[in-house]
Amino acid sequence: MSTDYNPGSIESKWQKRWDEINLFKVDADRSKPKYYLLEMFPYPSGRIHMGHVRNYTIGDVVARYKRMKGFNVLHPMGWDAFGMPAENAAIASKIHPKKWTYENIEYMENQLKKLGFSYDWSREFATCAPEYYRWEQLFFIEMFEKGLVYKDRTFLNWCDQCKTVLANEQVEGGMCWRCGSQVFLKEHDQWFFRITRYAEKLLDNIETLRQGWPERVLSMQRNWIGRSTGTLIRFQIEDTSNDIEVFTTRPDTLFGATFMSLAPEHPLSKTLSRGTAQEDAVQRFVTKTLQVDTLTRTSDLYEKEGVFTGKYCINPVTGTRMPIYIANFVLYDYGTGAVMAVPSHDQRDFEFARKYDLPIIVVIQPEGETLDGETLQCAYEGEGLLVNSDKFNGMPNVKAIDEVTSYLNEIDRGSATVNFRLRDWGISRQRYWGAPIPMVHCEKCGTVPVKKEDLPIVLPEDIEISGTGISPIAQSDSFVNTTCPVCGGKAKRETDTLDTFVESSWYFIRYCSPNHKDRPFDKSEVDYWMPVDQYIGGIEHAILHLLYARFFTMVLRDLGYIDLEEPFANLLTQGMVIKDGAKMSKSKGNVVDPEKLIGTYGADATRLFCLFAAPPEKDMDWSDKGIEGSYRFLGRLWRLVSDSKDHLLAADTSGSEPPESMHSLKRKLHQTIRKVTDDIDKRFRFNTAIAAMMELVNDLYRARESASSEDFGVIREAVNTLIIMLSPFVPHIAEELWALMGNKEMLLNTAWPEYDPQWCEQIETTVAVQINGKLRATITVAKDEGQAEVERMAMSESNVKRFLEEASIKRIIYVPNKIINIIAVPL
RNA sequence: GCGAGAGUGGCGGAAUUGGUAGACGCGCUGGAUUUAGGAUCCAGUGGGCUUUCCCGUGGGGGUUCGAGUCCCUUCUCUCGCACCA
Repeated sequence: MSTDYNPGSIESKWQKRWDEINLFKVDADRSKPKYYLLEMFPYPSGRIHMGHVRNYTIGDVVARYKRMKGFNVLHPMGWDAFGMPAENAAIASKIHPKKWTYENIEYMENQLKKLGFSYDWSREFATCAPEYYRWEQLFFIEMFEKGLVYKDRTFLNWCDQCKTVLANEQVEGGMCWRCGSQVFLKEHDQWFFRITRYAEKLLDNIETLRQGWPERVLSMQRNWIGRSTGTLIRFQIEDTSNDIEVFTTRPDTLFGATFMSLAPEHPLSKTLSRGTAQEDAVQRFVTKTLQVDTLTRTSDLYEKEGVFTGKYCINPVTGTRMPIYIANFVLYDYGTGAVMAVPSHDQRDFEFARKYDLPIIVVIQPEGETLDGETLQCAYEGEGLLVNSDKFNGMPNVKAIDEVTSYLNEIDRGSATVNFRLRDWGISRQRYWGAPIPMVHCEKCGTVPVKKEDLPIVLPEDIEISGTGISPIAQSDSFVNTTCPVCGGKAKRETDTLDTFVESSWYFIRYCSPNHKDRPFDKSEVDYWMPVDQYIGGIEHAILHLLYARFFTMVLRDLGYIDLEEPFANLLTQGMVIKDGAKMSKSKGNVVDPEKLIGTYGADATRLFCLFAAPPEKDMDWSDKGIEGSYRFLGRLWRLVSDSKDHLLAADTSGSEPPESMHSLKRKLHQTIRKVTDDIDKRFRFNTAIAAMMELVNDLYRARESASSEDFGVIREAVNTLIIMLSPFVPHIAEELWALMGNKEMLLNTAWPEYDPQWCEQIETTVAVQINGKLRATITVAKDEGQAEVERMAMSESNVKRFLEEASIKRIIYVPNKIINIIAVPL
């Protein structure tokens, strides 16, 4: 037998064996507790990167551990297969997106298999398959029927690089989440999911997730949903019967509202100035503003500007005429896209008023001061008593918020309301490689859904992808031209495709019954497996995917498909893999290729280092030296077993009392079992679990040095237990050594070891002896030794004596098994 | 500005309930083995001062017999949001 550790041959051997016996296949089994472990599935970009390796290794440890703990573990893998890179590849190298995608899937699947992950591959699917997206089209139609899908012409984020619109969540710091280029607002016909109908529920349920989700993610979602309570106020446009509606959280300042600001995208911006002297100026201003990209428009340095529309509206409580302005800082997206301007008590309005010489009326006086609109240096945004506010004068402004609102209610000019920052999810994309939206445009019947029995609407494959920005499907006559499902007349299909975040919003439920033919899910399977007990993925999806998936789960419940509201009971967001202080990227040239690592060090060493270098939620510094350390440890482990194989196999483990000389090793073993079990199960701290097992290996080397043949019983027991505990981390070498030790069962089918609490107890402990809180000696005493004896021993330490010679003892604090602190003052 | 998190050796990190700071690994040093190198095994490794001691967890203050851990204050960094009316 070769004594060298050779990961290459070991790893392929066991991967093949696991595959042959379908070790990872799982079926619902109601006699066993279930555990659904899921990692965020990858986009088939071509090759696995270190982020995947880290993510999936963390998941695999937990999946394997839970299985050994007796759980029926669902651990699936698949492909988030629609998306732009496939289309870009098609443009660049004339490969059909479908071919490109499936070739990547094949390659990456192979790479994942080389890492030894315990996936039930029989459940694998790609979301670009009609067998998958047909159900999504069905959901779309059913959502349409329930009013959860609608079409609207509105201003939306447009990425000029990707030639498509983006949902709000998909704009990061004014840039496209995918390509990082500038985003503009552009008017478009779009399909929307009415996620705002679930805003309240999405927010409320966050409370129920607090046990299992990181606070960071929850607060990001809370923030994104952005609930705020306020008042809707209607201002009549002078000499018309039309109103402008605004949302405000400060109705208490209404008497100080002296003008009105509209977003450039506001529908009234176009119409209000018609026929006035301001018409041209308004047109120019709006056109100019709309050409500015989102990043610039939201930057601090962007100058606040506006233009008068030539029209006025009426303050409902004062009756004064308020000039209506278009202002570039008013967000079209928030509230009603119109703001009542109170320059005395809002800094932006103040600056705007000074710039355009608009009246400033103070309506809140802080205690002990008298502010004057004429001389005001900046807006006063704090609390105080109302002035210039008619019957509300003298009222604390906090109280006036409610009082003014109910007054508005009385005069039918406004009401209390709840406003959300969250907008409806724009889901149409002007791209090819996505699921077709199952709608048909008929001149007679309008826009109508296709018949459910006609699903799936299959994405046409005979197309040419030019990259001109016009959807390739629109060029496929055979696809576009159809008959109306209502009247049977000539009609045209919708040519936008669905946002690819729709696919990832329900794939985790499909995994429960991935091959079900008649319906999207087999409900009994879903009832058994869902929710996902542990979800693992990157923090970058804190809002995007995780919010969409929560929304979709609620919708599917309301459509009657499933019974639960929240899909992911526990969430772990793993940190990034960093090298040389920066995220790995081609441009920085600091990319580590997992495949090369596997070739050099093996999958086990690669997995081990990913787990050992940092706790999972933290960013992890990649170190070329570090993985060598992990590889070295595996070599050390290998030699521990192979060098002593004969002694180990000859040893008797038949449960008799271990020899005195092995007691400390046996204690170490049980302490290690306890530590590793807690670290995996309660803390998700794999780095410390590994450190504990390294300590055990170090102890085993020492124990082996002087071991007699009787001693090898305990060593054998320890080695066997160690191999079991290591197997979720480094499954291949563990399996090989397990077999070497004469074991027949697969490790995954072997029970996780239990620790014996009695063997975890130290019989002797080291007690620190402090004098006035400073360490002066350590003494070894029997566990739970009484205070009197510990004091006696402490006092007899020469260093302790020395310090107490010139002092008198005031007090002694004794914490059993830990510390004795002698408080003494000088004589 | 708001929200969240983090600051510990040369480096990655540990310290789970307020009780010996620095586990484990990397790196470094020494020894054994070796013709040599590599690999391996063993030992040492926070700083200072010729050493029974002093200092040390970003800084300052506090609570306590005792603080990396709790409280106040301050600085720095990372991430997220950011004209939200």
